[in-house]
Amino acid sequence: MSEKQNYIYPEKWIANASTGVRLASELRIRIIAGLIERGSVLSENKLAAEFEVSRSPIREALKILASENIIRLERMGAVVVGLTEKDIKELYDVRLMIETFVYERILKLDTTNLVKELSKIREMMEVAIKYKDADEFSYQDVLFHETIVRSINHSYILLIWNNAKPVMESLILLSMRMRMEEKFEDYSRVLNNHDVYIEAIQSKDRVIMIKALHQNFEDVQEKVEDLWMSQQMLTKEKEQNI
Amino acid sequence: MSEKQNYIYPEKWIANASTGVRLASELRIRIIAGLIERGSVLSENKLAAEFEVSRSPIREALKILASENIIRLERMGAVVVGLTEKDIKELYDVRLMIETFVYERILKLDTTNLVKELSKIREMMEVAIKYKDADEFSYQDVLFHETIVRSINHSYILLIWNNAKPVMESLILLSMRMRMEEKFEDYSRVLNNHDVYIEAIQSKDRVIMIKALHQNFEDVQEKVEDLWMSQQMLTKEKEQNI
DNA sequence: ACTGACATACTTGTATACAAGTATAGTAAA
DNA sequence: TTTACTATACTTGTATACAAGTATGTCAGT
Repeated sequence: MSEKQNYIYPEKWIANASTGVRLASELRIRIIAGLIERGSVLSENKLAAEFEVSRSPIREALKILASENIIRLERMGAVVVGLTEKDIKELYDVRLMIETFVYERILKLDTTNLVKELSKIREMMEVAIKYKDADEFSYQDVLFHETIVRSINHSYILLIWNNAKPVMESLILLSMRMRMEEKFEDYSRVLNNHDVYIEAIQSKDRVIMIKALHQNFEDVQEKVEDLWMSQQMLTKEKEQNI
Repeated sequence: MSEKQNYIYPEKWIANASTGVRLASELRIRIIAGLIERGSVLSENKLAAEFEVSRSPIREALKILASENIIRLERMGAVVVGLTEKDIKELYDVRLMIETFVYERILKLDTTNLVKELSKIREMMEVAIKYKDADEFSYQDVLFHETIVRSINHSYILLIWNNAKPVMESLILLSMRMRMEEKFEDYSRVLNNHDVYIEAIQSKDRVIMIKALHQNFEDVQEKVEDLWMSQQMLTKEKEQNI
């Protein structure tokens, strides 16, 4: 297990972060991608040896993952909980809840700057597609929604967002990398969804917002299916290797 | 600053927890009570010396508080953010959001056991009043709401609850301790509010639930006012001492 | 008086050391 | 064969050590 590590989380997203945070990101996405199996037990010492760091940053990483319910810290080792299909649906329950709340607040605000910013991000996404950069696209996708959440200046809503964000980010990233290869045409549909968001915010029309949330949710359903496909694939590969 | 520590967080609530978690609880309630001032800077070394532990559990505690937005970890020290009145209102926005979501789910479930459990907790609260035990009352109060949240078996809603819980717990505890001395008659009103909750869950009548949430919210408003009073008092005391 | 360099005393992040507790395998006895 | 015990090799939690970076105050030079 002490072979050279192949990192799958984009390094430039965590360039300035501490080792602990970097490790958490990497472990998180591996668990979500199914590379680290549900039910397996992680030991601080083994992880420290694998990643060639001391236990201090490993402990930090495990605490972070435990606070996201991705692992469960027990007396003898950290049990990998991972994400079930139910978990992912519930994550999006929360996201829907947040975005609905946020939208109600947005209705009372001047949205000129917000719309401008979202349009910029939307164009960034377009560029990312042009250059077939799944990571960059995912980054802008998450940033788009985060920008909306931040716009209402609500500390606790932002806290919830920040709590759910890492898992969501990993889900989107994995899904987008996959679509880049197999379902590239999906990208324009995702882009279109974001247009609907912008329209809803600009017009302050609840009906359009509901449409945006609805479309987003449908897209999510597919994301989830993608993910399970990918997990099954990974599992099959592993079985074949054995 | 290295005098013997007077702990204000109930020790038996954290008897089995690690030093880091215990320290987080104590620091949290001190910050919320205003004993540690907003804007002041906490250093790991100084805290370690004050509490006579090493930096390891201190670091753990600071990470926890940072994840609750109570402090802000910067390069040179942890800045105490504390809670503004706005923060507390926003906290209860979130609580209202969660409980509304939960209630919609509860409507679809068999609530026999839940009602039984809530009734039990309600009686415990009554006993706590009888023995003028503000801490026990607060504990049961938080447990009451947590029991409702847990009943729908929703991992991410529970995650949000767990994130907001420590701050809420501290707020309730401080408020109840104060009322025990000065506004004891409030206890029966709080108890009555919980009856409305039980009734709403038993009858599955949205109107009653809205009433319960509404009453709770009004009570919260008073809690917040209490807290600011207590903070002002503390500040005045300090000024007089100087 | 004012500015810039530098020593110093802080800060955090990471590595390592030690202590206390727990699961496990293997062995001895019934 | 089964059961009880014990040695052992793990586990985490906490303390300490070290490294690298940052704010601050002093002092020299202008």
